[in-house]
Amino acid sequence: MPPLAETASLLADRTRAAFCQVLLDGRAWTAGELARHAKVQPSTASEQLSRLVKGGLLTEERQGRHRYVRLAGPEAAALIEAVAAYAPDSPRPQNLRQSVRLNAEARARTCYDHLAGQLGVALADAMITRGLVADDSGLAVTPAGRAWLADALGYQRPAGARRPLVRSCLDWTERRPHLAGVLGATLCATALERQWVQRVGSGRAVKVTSMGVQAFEELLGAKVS
Amino acid sequence: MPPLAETASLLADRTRAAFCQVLLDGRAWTAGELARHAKVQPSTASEQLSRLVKGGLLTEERQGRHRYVRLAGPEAAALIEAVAAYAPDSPRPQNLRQSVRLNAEARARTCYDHLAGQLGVALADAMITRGLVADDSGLAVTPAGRAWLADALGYQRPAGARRPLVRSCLDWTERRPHLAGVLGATLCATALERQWVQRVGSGRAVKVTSMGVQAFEELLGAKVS
DNA sequence: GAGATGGTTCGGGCAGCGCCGAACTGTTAC
DNA sequence: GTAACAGTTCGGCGCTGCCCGAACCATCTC
Repeated sequence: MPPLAETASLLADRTRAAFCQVLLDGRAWTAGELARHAKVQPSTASEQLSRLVKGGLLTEERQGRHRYVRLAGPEAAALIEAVAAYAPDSPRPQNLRQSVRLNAEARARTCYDHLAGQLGVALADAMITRGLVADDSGLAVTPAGRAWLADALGYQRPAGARRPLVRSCLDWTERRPHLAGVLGATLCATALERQWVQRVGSGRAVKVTSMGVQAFEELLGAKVS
Repeated sequence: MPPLAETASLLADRTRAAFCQVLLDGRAWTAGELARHAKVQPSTASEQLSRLVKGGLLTEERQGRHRYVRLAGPEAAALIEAVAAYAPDSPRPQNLRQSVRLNAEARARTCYDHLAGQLGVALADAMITRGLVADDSGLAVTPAGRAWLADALGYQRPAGARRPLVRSCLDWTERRPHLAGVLGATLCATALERQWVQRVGSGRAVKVTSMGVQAFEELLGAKVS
């Protein structure tokens, strides 16, 4: 089997795809949690997780009787996003609970290690109009943006860093790009740490706190509900 | 089946993957050519092609008794590249003929609609050192690069153009990025048109002509063998 | 120690998918 | 017209691979 088909096979199954998509929240999940989420028996989850780990998409970490599993890295997340984003038509919500959850996620959520949804897109727009990021045939961090990253978020780039400072990530609810890469990740981490946003429920949804509304307004001139 | 698994399924088969990978040369192939290439019966090829077309990865065009098929667009090419590039270890050539072909492709080949291989990476490097493209947390065309694109290649951007001017595409032989996007495509088209490179064999391999060596040297200061 | 919980391994059943060959339709060449 | 050629449709076969339940192992609690 050629490598292309090999890699694609990893994502070409209902159960494994469900695992990968929740793991896009960037956190580590236990095998049992994932099994319940995907509605399969623990034995099935165990096998499929092993395949994903062996395929290099996931990494695992054993702690006592728990098996924690997370995405292998930003490349893995980017791959999953790329395949998922290719879907020509977005599916409609099936029932009320799902619809509520989707609404919350549409407003604000994490996408691997950065912010997405209306919030993510609004922040991206704000950074572009403020001149911190240039949207000039591909995204790039401006010198002003680099200063902001250091001053406002306290980030300093390590010497041999490979990961791009900013990367565009297509938002599957807004159908517009939001910010990934180092900038997106640092912003998201800072926002969680300083309680600008809080996780709600067990999914990827987050909500903006009143502190967050103020901070985003002051730091970026972004008006978020 | 969720959209992620749906899309991945399209590439998760030996035959369909083979189709997509040769179609990365950007040309239109007939169903029969693809069947012979993938070593399957015409009937099999016909069915699998229909799946790829229905899935939106390919578009078809009927001409008389021929069915021409090509990649649906740059997004489709980018998706296939992304999945293929994730392969952790590159496979070794199996036999002599394959090895020769791989060597030719490693030197210079097309990758969908732009140039790849050692040639593609060398050109990318040259454009960066000449200041035509900035490699600054993501690639971007500089003002000088924009002028070069107009003067040297005669390209003028249409009003409502959506495709990014330049995009980074990971080279699977060199393991380094080369240039895709409008810039990569225009450069490749010009190179073929002005006979700087010529296609060799029926695959994706190309070879640089003596005219090409001179042109790349003069226009970009790039030394290509 | 016993019991509960999280996870894994194994055997088996079932469905889906990919492949082929044969028959057929439509187009081009003579 | 006939013959050759490109492609499609359909029935059928075989294999893969996904899932489950049962037994088992390891860890933590009491």
